[in-house]
Amino acid sequence: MARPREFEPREALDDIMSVFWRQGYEGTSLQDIEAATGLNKQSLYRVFKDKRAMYRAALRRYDETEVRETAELLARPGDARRKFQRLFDSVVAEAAPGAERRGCFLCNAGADQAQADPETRAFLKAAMGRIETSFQEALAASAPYSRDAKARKDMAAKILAAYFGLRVLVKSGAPASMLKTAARQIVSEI
Amino acid sequence: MARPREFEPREALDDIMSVFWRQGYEGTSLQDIEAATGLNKQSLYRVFKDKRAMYRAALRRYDETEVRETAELLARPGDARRKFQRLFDSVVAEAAPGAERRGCFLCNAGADQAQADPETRAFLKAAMGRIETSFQEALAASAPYSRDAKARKDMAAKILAAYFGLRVLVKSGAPASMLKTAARQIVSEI
DNA sequence: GTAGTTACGGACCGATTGGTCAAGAATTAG
DNA sequence: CTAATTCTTGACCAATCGGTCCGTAACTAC
Repeated sequence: MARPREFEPREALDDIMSVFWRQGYEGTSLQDIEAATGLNKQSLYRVFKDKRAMYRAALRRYDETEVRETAELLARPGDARRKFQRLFDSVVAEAAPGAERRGCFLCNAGADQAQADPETRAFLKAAMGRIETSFQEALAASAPYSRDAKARKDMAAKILAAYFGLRVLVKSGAPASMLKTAARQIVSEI
Repeated sequence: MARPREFEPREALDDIMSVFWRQGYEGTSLQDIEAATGLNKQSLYRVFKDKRAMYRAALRRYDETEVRETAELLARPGDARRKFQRLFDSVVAEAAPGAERRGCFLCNAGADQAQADPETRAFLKAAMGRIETSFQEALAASAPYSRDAKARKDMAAKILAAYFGLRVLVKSGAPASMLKTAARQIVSEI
């Protein structure tokens, strides 16, 4: 055989995800990625075809980690309101003093790459659809949503819009007080 | 005096706004701006200090035109629900087949420049605050919001989150049916 | 040990980036 | 008319962009 690689591709991908998440596709240079991963281009290009492939992989990784974590948060015990209370608390917590306000990578990708890259747009559509589904499942923990599929669908769509809106507001610098108010309103209606 | 300039700065700014809106800050090159305006760099740089100044001016222009138009839509006659019905109809219309799905320039700017440029972040925070205020004013057209300032504030914050969320979902390619469902839910609760 | 294979680091590539300079054309004041 | 001013055009700049090549180091199989 041959010399084994000295880095863990998954760790590198986590670093790549982090930098694209913060800076967007065009706002991230290969130099930034080299710095974030501690690797040089050649090592990166052995794993990824090109910068676009790195970005898509980063989005998939976000889906596997952050989005999955969100789904798990919603799967924890409790009624529907309590589940979403936890979710929105975690969103508002991103706006605490000193927090990073990174927002949602999916939203960021929608804003800067959905038009430029059809494959990314398709992935985002699917990933957002999965979040919607996890919202519907969380609602199913309580009446009337447990029996009323239409009520579940309607409420999930509404919460989804509010959820992404809050995450954009967080990243855009909205005051924490307003975010809390909005979150409280949404949760109280579930 | 001297030779007068051959273009209208405001028209050029409209073109600049349009291209930054579609492509974001880093995704737009000076060449793109030259093509969009039909001007060359030197003419542009006589009006704007640099690319960053063009972007900030484009955001301000968006605030003066698109955001103002939104406020005017909300100021048209009717009760609060009817006002927001019009607003959300216009948002959902962006997702019709063949529509451009440009999303909201403020949201896009939040996603790709709020972290990179503190001045842009401050502007976004203020502009979003003005939208929130116009939402509160629209709510004041109906009871109980006309008399209950807290109800007005709470509802405006909630609608604001849903509004931005919908605009992100539009740009990200969400199905029109889901957007309609979400919009219907939000409006029906006003 | 040796041969074979693969990873690594850095030099290197043309293209494009944002931004500037210089020269000439167009305009007005007088 | 001339002088003064400022516009437009296109060449030009260094720096950076994404991406490739190649020599060498490091590893495994035998």
